[in-house]
Order: sequence, then structure tokens, then C-alpha cells
Amino acid sequence: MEVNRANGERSTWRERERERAREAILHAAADTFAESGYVKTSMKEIASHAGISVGMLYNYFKGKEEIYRELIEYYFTHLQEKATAACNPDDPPVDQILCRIRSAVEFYWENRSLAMMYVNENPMRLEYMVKGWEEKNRGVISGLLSSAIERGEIVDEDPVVLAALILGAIHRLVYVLVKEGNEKDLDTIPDIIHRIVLKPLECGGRPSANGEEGR
Amino acid sequence: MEVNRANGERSTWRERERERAREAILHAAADTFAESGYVKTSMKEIASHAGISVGMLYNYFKGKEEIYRELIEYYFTHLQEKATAACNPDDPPVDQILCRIRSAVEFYWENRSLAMMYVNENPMRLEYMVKGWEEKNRGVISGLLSSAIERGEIVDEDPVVLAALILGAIHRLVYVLVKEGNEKDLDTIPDIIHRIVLKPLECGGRPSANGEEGR
Amino acid sequence: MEVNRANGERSTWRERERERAREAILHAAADTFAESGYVKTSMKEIASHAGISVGMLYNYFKGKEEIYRELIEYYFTHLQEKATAACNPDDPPVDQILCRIRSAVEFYWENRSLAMMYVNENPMRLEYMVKGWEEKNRGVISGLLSSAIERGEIVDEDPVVLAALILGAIHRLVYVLVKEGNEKDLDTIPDIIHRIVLKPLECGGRPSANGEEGR
Amino acid sequence: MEVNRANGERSTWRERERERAREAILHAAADTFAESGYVKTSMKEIASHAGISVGMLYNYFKGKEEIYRELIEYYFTHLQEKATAACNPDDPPVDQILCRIRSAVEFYWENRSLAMMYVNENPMRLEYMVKGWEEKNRGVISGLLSSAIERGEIVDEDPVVLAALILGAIHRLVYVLVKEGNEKDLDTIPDIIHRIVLKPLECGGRPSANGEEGR
DNA sequence: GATGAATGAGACTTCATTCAT
DNA sequence: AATGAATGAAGTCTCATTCAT
Repeated sequence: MEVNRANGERSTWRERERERAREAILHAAADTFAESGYVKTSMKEIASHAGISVGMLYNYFKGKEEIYRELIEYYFTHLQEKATAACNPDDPPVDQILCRIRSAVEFYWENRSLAMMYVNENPMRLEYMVKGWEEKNRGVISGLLSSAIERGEIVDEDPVVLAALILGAIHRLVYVLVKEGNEKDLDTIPDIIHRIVLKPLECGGRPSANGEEGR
Repeated sequence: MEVNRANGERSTWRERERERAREAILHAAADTFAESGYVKTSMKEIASHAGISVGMLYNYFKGKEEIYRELIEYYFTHLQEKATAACNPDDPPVDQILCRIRSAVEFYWENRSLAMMYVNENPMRLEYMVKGWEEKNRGVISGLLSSAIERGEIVDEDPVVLAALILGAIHRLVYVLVKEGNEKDLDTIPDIIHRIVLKPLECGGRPSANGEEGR
Repeated sequence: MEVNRANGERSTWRERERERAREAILHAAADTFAESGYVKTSMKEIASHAGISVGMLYNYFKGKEEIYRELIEYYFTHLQEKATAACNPDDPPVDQILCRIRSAVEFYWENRSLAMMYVNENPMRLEYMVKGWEEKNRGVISGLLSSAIERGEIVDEDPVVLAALILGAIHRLVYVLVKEGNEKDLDTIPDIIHRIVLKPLECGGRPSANGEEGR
Repeated sequence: MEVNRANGERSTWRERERERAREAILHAAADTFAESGYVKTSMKEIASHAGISVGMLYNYFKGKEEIYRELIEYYFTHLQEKATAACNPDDPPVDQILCRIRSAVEFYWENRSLAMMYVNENPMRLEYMVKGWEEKNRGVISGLLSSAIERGEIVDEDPVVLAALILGAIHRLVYVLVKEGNEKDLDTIPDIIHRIVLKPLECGGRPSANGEEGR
């Protein structure tokens, strides 16, 4: 049993080491993919950025595609986690949406390589690599929009369409700001979305921005 | 002289034939690129879609890049031409924007392969292929927004940011609708943008020319 | 018989026309080969320089190799013809050699494309195309040198070696002069060879230019 | 530290291995180029001569051109080094020239593939690959000839022309001897040049240091 | 005769993946 | 565990030659 425990512990230690190594590789890979895109990034480059040999990559990952897929999954998973942790599910849905956008933008800022990887990549490849991410992503926002509509807080528009519109707008704003080197303005995005898209949707109770309050 | 005329005619015929063949190849290529993206599309595939041999492609185009660039340039050129032809520069700027969006959506509908090529592609590649397309594209819309702001017709927001937001929203809506097979709903996009983004921006006094009610 | 003669004449006319066309092609091809070398010259280029279609080339020649071979053969044939016509076989051999060199240099001047083709080309290709040209070429000179030696007019050196030496020297001088754009100095080559190589070889009878002793 | 040393040694060993492999490839390539010339030599052939796969060539060299250029540069560099090492710069210039020729011929003998590569190649390609090699090569000899003329040791001829003549003669003699399989006679070349070209140029008074009699 | 569109073999090159050490 | 040498398939492009018109 002690032996077993010893084995167990060693195995646990091994696993931790392995996990640590995998994450180091993933970080290196994210930088490389962000810079050059999936296709133009070679395994040699990733290995070199990670400071290990090409052969070693295959010890930790099945291949290039697995590395990429894990990065994208890591990206979406942590994006959701962060937003879920930050936002209170008892708040009004619109506030939750804003909170999630704020979380997302913070996350972009903290993980610029990942964000660039996502923002610069061929949407078809993303879809191919992580089936259904798009719908999942939109699903949360459109769910919140649905509640908001049901509760009569915003006007009755198709929530799926609204979600696509909002996410598309954010995506492009991120892309433009980063491409033009204005990364520091990323944090203005939540306000922009709020002012221009969400506020005007609100029904009477909370008066629209175009009313007496403006901004 | 008759000989000359004959030569002239033959040469014209040759040129017409050549142009016809080039366009056939471009069509085939657009389909293939739309399906698989630039990188995963091989010259063999293009040739096979076009019903000719690989070597023949090089009689008409310098290489893969030229085919792609010509498609993208055709896309942007005709998109702008169509919008410019359809919209009256004396109309209020907001109406012109809506008109341009309507033209664009019609154009997407009529050139679905081209549109998919654009919507599915890696933004970095588009930028690499046609330098500055993004700014040019945004420039027209942000210019009209600037006028609208100057004329006091819409609230004072950064027109560049607004343009990015609008274009990002449209881009994503096109992507989502096409990916989910709802291409027939493409023509709802102009109304959506109008209702959700542009109308609320209008300053109280002046109702938009497009539909007295708005809703 | 008249019919026959008519046929004969027509055939003769056709043949003359064909010969004329072939020579036009050969001229165009010589220019192209001289500029770019055998490998980098394409049939398209030759056709374009000759003002005809690619297909037409194959009406007159079996292929690229045949064109090249005929040019080289034309070159050597006419070089020899010119020299033979100009030089008196009853003159002393050394004078004949000088006379041949003078003829050759004149020929280079008059057929610069051909000469460049020859001077710039891979010797292996030349040898491959026209087997034995090297020996034939050297043969004439070494034959004359042999006679000169037999007649005691020049010192007793291996005539084959001497011929190679002389021809190599001329070849390089042509190459250098043309490459540096001093084509006009080509005609100094015979004197140089005379002064530096042939004269010193002469035995006492005709005293060398280098002082009374010769060697 | 032991680890470091181990790493250091392994790394050194790797580098040595790499260097060894590169040289093996270069040797194989020299043979192949010498046999078929640059253009007709395919990477497949080189790989096959070297006993490795085609892809492997690209681990060691950027491409075909790099292999070729490295060979040619090796050739010229070592030719010059050998000559410089062998010849005493305080000797009379004419003796130095002869010494350099002797070194060169020895070098040809020791590196027959390289020499054939050079002797058989299209001069235009050589020039394209190693810009200015012709002038550099001629420069050394013509410089020595200039000194000899200034010192009144040889008659006053254009040293550039003389150098071209000498080098052309050597080049052709090497070509002829090797082509006819008389490689063993390569070492007669320095004497030939001495006897036929250099000696007669000497001004009466001063006998050459190389052999009091001439031959 | 005359054309040039069309073919297809073959060249160079890249790179994900494997495997002996 | 760790390395990087090695492979080989696949991709882009060129061009001599053929052939329907």
C-alpha cells in the first residue's frame, strides 16, 4: 500500500510535471500561431519557441492539430470560466452581458496571443478544429438576451441575431484596435457596446440613452 | 486590308476567348477557395473544378496568388461600384449607409462564393493579399458617419469605431446566416442594422427617411 | 515532263521558302540562346523572337535540340569555310594559322550572337550536341603546326597541346572582351596571339621580335 | 558542470556530425555537377549519390543553389589559399606566377570533381553564382605581371590581356587533358605555360630563376 | 500552312511525423 | 526521457511537345 501510495505519488508528481510541460508548450505555440497563423507555423518553430526538440512535442501532443485544438479549447474554456466567476447570475441579464463582455475584454488583454490567434484565424479552421464553439459562445449571450426580453427589459428582437451582432461587433473592434496598435483601448469596448447597442434596446423602465440621461 | 481585318477579328476573338477562359477559371477558383480556404486549396483542385489541366492555369495566371488576388480585387471593386451606383450622394448620410448595406447584401447574394471566400478567410491573409482593404472599406462608412454627425443627424460617437462596429456586425451576421444555411435571410440584415444600430443613434428631432415608423 | 518540271520547280520554290524560314528562325534562336543560354531559353521565346507561333517551330525543326545543333553546326561550318576561303594553302603554315585566326575573329564580329552562344555555353553541352567539334577544330590548327614543325619553322612542341593553348587563349580573350563591352577590340586578338605565342616559337630563320635571340 | 560538459560535448559532436554530413553531401554533389552540369543535375540525383533522401538535402542546405555556390566558393577559396601558402611573395613575380600555376594544377588533381565542375560549366552561370570571380582570379595574375613589367623583367604587354591569355590557355589544357582521359598529364601544364608563354616574354638580360636553360 | 491552347512529366521545395540512438 | 536526423508525400510551378481548329 505504501508502495502503491509511493507509486501513486510519483505518478501524481509525474503528471504534474507533464502538465507543466504541456502548458509551457501551449504558451509557446500560442505566440507562434498568433504571429503566423496555423498553416505557416511549423512544428520546428513551436519546438524552438518552447526550447525543446521537435520529437519532444510528440511526447506531449499527438500532433500539430492537437496543440491547436487544445489552445482553442483552453481559450474558450477559460473565457467562460472567467465570465462565470465574475458575473452574478442574479443580476439583470443585461448587466450580466455587460459583465461578461468586460470579463472577455480583460481576458483578451491578459492573453493577447490567444486572442490574436482567434481573431486572426480563418473562421473555417476554428470551426473545423473546435466544432460548435461559435454556437456555444453565442448561446450564452443569446440566452441572457432571451431572459431580458421575457422580463420586458429590452425590446423584442431575435436574441440569436442580436448575439451575433454584438459578438461580431466586438470581434471586429478587437481586431481593429490591435491591428492599429491601440491595444490599450481594448477596455473601451464594453462601454461602446453598452452605449451603442445595449442601452438603446432597453424598454421604458430604464430610459434609453437617447433620452434625457444621455451619457 | 481584308487580311488585316481578318487578323484584327481573329485577334479580338482570341482575346475574348482568353478572357472567357480566365473568367471560367476564376469562377471555379472562387468555389474552391470558398469551400476550403486559400491554403488548403491546391492548384490541382482548381484545375479539376475548372475542367482543365494544372499546367493550363499557368497560361492564364502567374500563380495561385494571382488568382486569389484577382478574385479579392474583383470582389472589393464590384462591391464598391454597385454601392456607388445604387446610392444617391445627395441623400442624407444615414440613408446612404443603409443603401450601401443593401447593395452589399445583394452583392453577397449574387456572388455567394466570393462572399464566402471573404467571410471565411484569415483576415491576415486578406490584408496580405490586398493591402489596406480594411481601411478603405471602413473609410467610406466612417466618412458618411462623420457627415451625419457634423449635420447633427446622429449622436457624436467616434465614426471609425462606429464603422468597425457596423461592419463587424454585418460580417458576422452574413457568416452565421450562411453557415446555418439561412442564406435567404441575408436580406434582413440591412433592416437589422438599421433598427438596432443606426436608428437609435439618430438625434431626437429628425426621423429617418427610411420608413416613417421605425417601430 | 512539263508537269514534272512544274512540280519540280514548285517544289524547288517551296524548298527555298522553307530554307529561308528556317534561317530566319535560326537567327532569332541564336540571339535568344546567346542571351540566356540553352536551358533558360524556351521555345516560346524563340518563336516570339522569330515572329511565329510555337507550333510553327515544329514544322521546321524536330525540337529545341535540333535548332541548337544546327546553329552550332552552322557556326563551325561557316567558320571553317570562311577561313579556308581566306587563307592560301601554299603560304607557310604559321601565316595560315594567323590568317585563320583573323578570319575567325572577323567571323565572331559578324556573327556576334553565334559567337556568344558558343563562348557562353557549357562546354559539355556543346560537346554533347556536336560530337567531336573540339577535335575537328583543334585538328586544323594542330595540323598546320605539325607542318610548321616539320618544315623547321617553329620549335618542336606537341602540336596538339599548342593548338589547345592557342584556342583556349583566343576563347578567353573573346569572352573577356565581350563581357566587358570591348567588342571593338576583338580585332586586336590576332596580333596578340602572334606577338605573344606564335612569333616566339619561330626558329632562327625568321628572327623573333624579342631581340635577336628568340629564346 | 558535468552535465554542462556533457551537453557541450554532445553539442560539439552534433556539430561535427552535421559538418561531416554536409561535406559528404558536397562531395556527392560535386561529382554529380561535374558529370551533368548544374541544370541537368536534379536534387534527386544528388540525394541518391549521397545515399540520403531528397528531403534531407534541405536539412543541410537552403537549396540547390546554395550547394552549388558553396562548392564554387570552396573551390576558389582553397585554390587561392593553396597558391598563397605555396608561393613566396618575395620571389620574382614571374616565379610566383609559375608557382601559382603549379599549385592550381595540383589542386585540380586533388579535386578533380570540383575542377571538372568549373571547367565544364557555363561561364554565365559561374558569373551569376559568384559575382566577380573572373576578375578576382585574373586580378592576382595580372598584378604579378604588372610588377614584372615595372621591374623590367618581361616585355611591356597589357597585363590584363596577358593574364586572360594565360588563364584561358590553362583552362583549355585542363579541359582537353581531362576529357581525353590524360589527367595524369595535368602536371605538365605549368612547364608548357612557362616554356611557351612566360619564358619568351622575358627581357634578354635576366634569366629566369626556374631552370637556367629553359628546357 | 499556321496557331496557340492544352497536356503532363518532372523540377524544386516544405514539413508533419517517425524512430534509432 | 530526449533528440534531431530522416523520410516521403504533397504542393507549386515550368516547359517541350502535341494537336484540334
